[in-house]
Amino acid sequence: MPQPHILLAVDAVVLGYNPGRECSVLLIRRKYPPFQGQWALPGGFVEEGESIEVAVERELAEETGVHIHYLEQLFTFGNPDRDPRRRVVSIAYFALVKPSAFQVQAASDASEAAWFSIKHLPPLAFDHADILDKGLERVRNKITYEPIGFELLEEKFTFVELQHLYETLLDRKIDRRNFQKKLLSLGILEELEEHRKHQGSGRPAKLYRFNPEQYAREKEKVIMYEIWNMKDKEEQ
Amino acid sequence: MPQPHILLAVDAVVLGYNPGRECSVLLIRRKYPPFQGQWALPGGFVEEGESIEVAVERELAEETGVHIHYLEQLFTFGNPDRDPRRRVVSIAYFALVKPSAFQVQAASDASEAAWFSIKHLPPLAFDHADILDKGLERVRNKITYEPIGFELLEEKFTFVELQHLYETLLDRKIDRRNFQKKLLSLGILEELEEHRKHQGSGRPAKLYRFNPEQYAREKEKVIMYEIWNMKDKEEQ
DNA sequence: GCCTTTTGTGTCAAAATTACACAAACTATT
DNA sequence: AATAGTTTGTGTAATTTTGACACAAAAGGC
Repeated sequence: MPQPHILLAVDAVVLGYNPGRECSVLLIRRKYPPFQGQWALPGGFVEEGESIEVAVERELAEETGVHIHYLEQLFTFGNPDRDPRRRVVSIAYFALVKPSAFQVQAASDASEAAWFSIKHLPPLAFDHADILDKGLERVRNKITYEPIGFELLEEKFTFVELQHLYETLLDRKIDRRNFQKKLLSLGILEELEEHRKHQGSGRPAKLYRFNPEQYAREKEKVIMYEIWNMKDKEEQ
Repeated sequence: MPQPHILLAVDAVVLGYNPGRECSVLLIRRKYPPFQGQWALPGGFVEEGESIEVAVERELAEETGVHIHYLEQLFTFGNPDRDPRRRVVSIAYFALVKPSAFQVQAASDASEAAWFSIKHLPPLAFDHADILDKGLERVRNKITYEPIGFELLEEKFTFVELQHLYETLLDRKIDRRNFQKKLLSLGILEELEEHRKHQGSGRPAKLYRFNPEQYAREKEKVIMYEIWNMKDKEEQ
């Protein structure tokens, strides 16, 4: 007979980006023990009959009120003693939000919800630091081979914004010209007629938009291989 | 109050490769309802106090007796009605085994365990077809950027064997010379003095061995980026 | 108008990838 | 033992991709 007492929870690593600044993670302050008063990832228990994704969305709405633009299952954490009370297995997700989500209102379950720069994180409850690490690792990896960066920007953005996002996330400088060349060559960006004036002096920057349909088409055509990316070959 | 009645299970996509043939998946025939007599992925319920990885290993040992060489968490499937009896959330893993594992003895929970070519799969119980698809997708992706192929081969192997593994898994022809050049350039293979005579006529092939220590070293040095893999840049 | 700041863009060198062919080692056959 | 057939070992040139680098254009402040 299987376990009667394993509980199922979800937790979310919610990542946001404020153009010009660092990436941030959305945390909540715990209202109840254990770890009362400490910061933790938003999350909670899955309800009966509720699908897991719905559970994540519900908890995020309840605890933080942010509007999620991208949600992906991350990893399931099931160490028997990750919760001091009893056995809780947590399915972790990571979510990306647009800059407009930075106005957060705390709601029922959390006495507080706040954004923290990923460079200055407080101590976290449970094994949430591990979950967060895994989430950041995933984003950093994923952004190099799939266009999820756009989920962190407003619909229209400049190349400087996009590049800065990559630079902060990957923590390195990138050559402006090569970056632009590369991204344009992917054929998934739409060049708009509009420009955005820079705050202060400087030439106004063109605005671009990510085109999901073009991306879908390109994706079908080109299958990308990383290390072993040789073309098909018919031996003569 | 959280759910009292969600059960936690594990399932495993076990992949094997017999040099010269196609890749195979290890399935078991279900002894009890539901789906009695149908083929399914090996797996079972997590026991109390048991870590999830241990649960997978235990179930695989009990049901199939194969010796696992690589195990990685795949995805958690939690659709509320994936099990007709009651709510069961399953944490899926994928595992790789060496060719020597192809002698399988069925054990307690399964009336039968058998290998199936991934090209000729029987109908599967529950949502196991989805799980299997996800597992294959993961392997095909992963093999292009991490050296997990070696987990499917014996310790010593020839280049032809390695190449054939890639060709069947990725379902395309690869140029023999370029493949060899590329893999040697990674610096993770050890060239042995031994040769293996080909069955029938033909020049004997050199044997190689994967060197995990060299891989660990190379991995530290080179961080690979796929699409946006520009070098660091200091603007002048 | 002139200086400063920011964005837009092209070219050349280097590196990686791809296409491609012939020699060497063994077996089987005669 | 010579020959034909099979399989593995290996190099080079063409192409493509990446990386380094500099100057022109558009705006604001003075």
